[in-house]
Amino acid sequence: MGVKERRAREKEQLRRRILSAARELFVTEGYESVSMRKIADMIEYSPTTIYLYYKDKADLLDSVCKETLLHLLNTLDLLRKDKSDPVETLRKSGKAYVEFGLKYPQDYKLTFVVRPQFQKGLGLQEGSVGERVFSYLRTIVSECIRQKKFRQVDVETTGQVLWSTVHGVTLLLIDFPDFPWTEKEKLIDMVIHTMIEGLKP
Amino acid sequence: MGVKERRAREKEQLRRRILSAARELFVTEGYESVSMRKIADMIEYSPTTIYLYYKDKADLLDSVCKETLLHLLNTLDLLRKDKSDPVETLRKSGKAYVEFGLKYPQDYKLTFVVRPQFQKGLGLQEGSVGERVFSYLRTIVSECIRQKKFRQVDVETTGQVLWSTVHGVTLLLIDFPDFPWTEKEKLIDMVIHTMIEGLKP
DNA sequence: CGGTATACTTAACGATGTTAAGTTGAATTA
DNA sequence: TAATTCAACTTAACATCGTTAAGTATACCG
Repeated sequence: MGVKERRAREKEQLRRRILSAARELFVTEGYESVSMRKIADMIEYSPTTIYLYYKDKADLLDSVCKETLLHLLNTLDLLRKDKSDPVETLRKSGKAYVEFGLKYPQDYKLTFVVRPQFQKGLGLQEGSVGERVFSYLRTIVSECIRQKKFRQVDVETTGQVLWSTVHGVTLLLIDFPDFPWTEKEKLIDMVIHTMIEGLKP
Repeated sequence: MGVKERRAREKEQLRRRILSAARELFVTEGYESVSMRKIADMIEYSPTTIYLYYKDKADLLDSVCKETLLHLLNTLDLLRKDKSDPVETLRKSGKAYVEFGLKYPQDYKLTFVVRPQFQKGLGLQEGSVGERVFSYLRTIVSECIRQKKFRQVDVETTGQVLWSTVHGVTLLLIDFPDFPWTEKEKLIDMVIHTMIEGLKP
């Protein structure tokens, strides 16, 4: 009775094919410019087939973003190995965050700008990947304070401050590629460095 | 021969009526959700009339954003009166910037997120309103350095760092209204305060 | 073999941005 | 004043959009 299993596997395969087609198109052409028909063309199915696997276009976006968040989380988690200097970990994490955004600019925008618009009430609820990314940040900040590398600041607010910082520079660099930035590397480093300096005792 | 003038005035009036209808709809319903037909309905003209005044929908967006930038510039300029303490001016300006974004969240997103997407190569070119906003920032930073309130940092990069900072917190607060922020006021203050502290000698 | 559920498609609806081809009515000219 | 030109605006149409309802064909089950 392996028939059911095979069928289920095939369904899952198609589901993934749809998702990766959607991601590719969203990323190259932008969410709004991608039509269900284009996605369908790419996987060589009729447009309506997609609706058997995803509720609607926003649902597709949602799935793409969840993957992106997982990807980001994995990227950051690699940096946590070295537990010696939490400040250095924080600096490296910040840099990795921005670089992730610049490496996959469209994925980043989909996740942190486009998705919130289409999924109102997206609160990074407990257990979600987004919450896990943020709790990653919280852990490092706590450690910085515990080791007295930072002054006695509120962990929660500090985490939000740091997120703001990296989010801001990432989005500006993505959205205004023609702005006369001094130099990407220099700007990113200074943003992170300055904020960390401001948190020290 | 006041006929021509009256006609020109009437044309200008309609042009403005279109623009303000577009702004109102963009702001309340979002750029993508607003159709040319909706705008036309609101001003009680046929949809195609709009094309006699604006090249296309993106052009309409562009005009709306230019107004927003002017509005922001005016808001900030009011703060420059007091020239005694440039650091305090900077702090107040940062706060005013974020508050402007939160007061007109959709205008802010249209200008700093949506528009760059639709107007590729939007480089805040010389003389533009955007450039004027940024040069406002540059002036204050220069003064902070001259008075040795800041360490000897690069003015250009520092301006960009500060812009990143306020941009980041503004967008996060707009895009994730349901995130458990500690408290808006507290977060904004800390973001600005921390960055300024990091710039001091 | 007959029936049923599963996977997929065809056809359609109303709405979108935009263009081309009218239409109207007032200003200009003869 | 009558004919004509011209500006302002509208109607109609095109291709495309997300999405739903109805239909078809194929593989499974009794």
